[in-house]
Amino acid sequence: MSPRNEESSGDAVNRILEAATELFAQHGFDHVSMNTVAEAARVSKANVFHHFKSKDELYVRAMRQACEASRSSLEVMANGEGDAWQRIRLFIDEHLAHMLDNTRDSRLILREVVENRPGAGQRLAQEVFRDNFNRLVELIGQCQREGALRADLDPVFFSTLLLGANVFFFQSQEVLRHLDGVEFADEPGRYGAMFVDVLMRGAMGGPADNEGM
Amino acid sequence: MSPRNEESSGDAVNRILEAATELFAQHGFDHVSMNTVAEAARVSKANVFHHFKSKDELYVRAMRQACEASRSSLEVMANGEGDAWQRIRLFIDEHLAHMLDNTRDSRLILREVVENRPGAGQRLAQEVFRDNFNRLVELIGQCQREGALRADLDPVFFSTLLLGANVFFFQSQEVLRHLDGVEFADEPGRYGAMFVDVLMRGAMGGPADNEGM
DNA sequence: TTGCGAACCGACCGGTCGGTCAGTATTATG
DNA sequence: CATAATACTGACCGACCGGTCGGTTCGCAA
Repeated sequence: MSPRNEESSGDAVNRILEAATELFAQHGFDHVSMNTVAEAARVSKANVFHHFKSKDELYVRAMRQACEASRSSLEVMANGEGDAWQRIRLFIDEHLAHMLDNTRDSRLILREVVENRPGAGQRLAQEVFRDNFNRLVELIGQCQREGALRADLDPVFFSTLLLGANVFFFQSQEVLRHLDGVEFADEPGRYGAMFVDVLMRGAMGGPADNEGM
Repeated sequence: MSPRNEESSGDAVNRILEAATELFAQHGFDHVSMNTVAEAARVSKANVFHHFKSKDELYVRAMRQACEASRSSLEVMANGEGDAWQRIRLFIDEHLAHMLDNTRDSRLILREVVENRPGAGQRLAQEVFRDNFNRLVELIGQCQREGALRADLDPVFFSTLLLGANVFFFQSQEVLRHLDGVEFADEPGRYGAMFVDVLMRGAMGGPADNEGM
């Protein structure tokens, strides 16, 4: 059942998978026909169905690949030196850079989030986000124990906010470009620096002392 | 050319438009057939094409309607009393509440953002977001002039961050629900309070004094 | 050499899609 | 009433979709 020779047969499978990932990420599931995938992979459509029993299976495989690539790419992140504070900064910077460098996989995953098909949320949460999310939560917890961040802040919430700001920037770049006065739309570095700065300040120091509410 | 009587003809047109908006928001452009729209509007498919010359026109009209509803609904926001600080809080709270109350229109618009088809970003920016965005920028500027927010903060950037946190929460609710320790996924009020708190703290007070970088 | 399964292909199928058309019902106006 | 414009319909079209089928080629093992 498993392919005998990795050169010829595995080659086609990989070409199909690569083409499918690229096309799905670029145009979305519904705008990509199996014929298009076949042509892009320089293979007959029937052969695509020989290796993947349905369009859905092909899509799931492409998703899974993108997820794994995304996860393993981020795995080496923020294991460097420095205090927890600096490591958070680094983590966020690298996370945004990763999304912008791997627009293909990121778009594919993001599409799945917005599409909101039943069960997808849970699967994505478990297979893609959980690890990085938990690592960031842990980092933030360390920060709190070191006293760099206020203790009454929910690390889970703060982690959400940090990652959310990145995701939002990534997905809204095109809209941001056309809003008045947005000069950082094409400068992810500046954006990242600014938002980490604001969020970190907000997470620092003593108890709340803001007036009202 | 314009319809003579608003009761009979306008009725069908409105029914079509309503059905289309609902269906497009729920299932996305590609998963909604003109037949389905026609059935939902209790009208023949040919009649849909009589009033809307193509599926694209119907979609654009539905989008435009959703945009206008969204804009006008938020227009009355944050014109209340209180200092600029409180008005920002109110603005953000109402913005999130609005999205959660009008999931139909919000999803439709969000879909368009992620879909990323050429020209859509600019159109959305101008027709949907510009007004609210600029109003928030203005509010923040006021806050700065009142001394409640530090002056070296880019109001455009801060506005982006505030709205982005809302949008991210709205779109990621389903994923958040399945991440460990996320207890605020179904409590938008608590989420809003927390994130406004963090962001406001981060935007308060004097010049930057954080170590490193 | 033969046999066999996997890789591969062209042709095809049922079904759905967006869109059209010829014709009918309805309504306002002269 | 006649008439003209509009609202509306069922039947239909060509294109394309995901998926199948019969058959051919290829590589390896007996």
